[in-house]
Amino acid sequence: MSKERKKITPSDDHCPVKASLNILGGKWSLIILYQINERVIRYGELKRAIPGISEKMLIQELNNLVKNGLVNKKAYPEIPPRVEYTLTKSGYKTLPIIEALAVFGEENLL
Amino acid sequence: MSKERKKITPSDDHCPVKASLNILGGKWSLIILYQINERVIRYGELKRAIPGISEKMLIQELNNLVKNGLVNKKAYPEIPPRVEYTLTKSGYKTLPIIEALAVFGEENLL
DNA sequence: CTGGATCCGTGATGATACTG
DNA sequence: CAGTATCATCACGGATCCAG
Repeated sequence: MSKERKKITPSDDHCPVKASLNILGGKWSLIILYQINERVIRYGELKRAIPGISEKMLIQELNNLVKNGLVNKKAYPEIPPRVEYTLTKSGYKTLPIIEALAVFGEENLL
Repeated sequence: MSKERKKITPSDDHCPVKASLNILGGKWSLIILYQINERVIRYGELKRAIPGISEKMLIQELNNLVKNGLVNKKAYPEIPPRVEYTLTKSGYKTLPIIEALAVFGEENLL
């Protein structure tokens, strides 16, 4: 437990860019947010939607995102289990970042 | 040499977000671009402007950015040496990404 | 189906000394 | 001043097994 993601340099304090990067800077965070986007999506779907990600990373990043209030997790006490993920209000605020990344990628890399 | 940054998953192909992340996803790339911004800045200034970065990472990331056409490097054959870095036209296109990150950080993390 | 836990390799990052 | 080289480290991320 408490496998926090933050360690980074001693002074990420006053720089909002760094602060954001601390949460969104991983290899998968933004991709996951990008895939969830405006929909209600289940764990299995998400996994299929992101080729190449391992279950561990998917769960780990999802937990981080939930912990940071960007993603909402709703588990139904059923058999078999069903868990749905959606973006929170804060999570939606990351979409401009992702869109900017997408625009940049299309203009310069494809 | 040829210390490419790309490896990532086998299919970063069609996803512009991933493609961008391949170049900008490092720990320092966006911070560096953020600091260069609209100015003409020298190596030493840049180093001072980014507390916590090691010389190795600064040079390495700068080289990557130059290689990817986001940063322009101009070296003057003087003693002592003087090297100036500026954003290229493509580099400027990353500023919206950074601004989005800054906005998000200010709204949600500070 | 969801997802927690552990083991482990590798790349990414850091500190420092050195060179032109 | 700018950049390189080397070495040590550690977190990231992947595989696999286990559990509700």
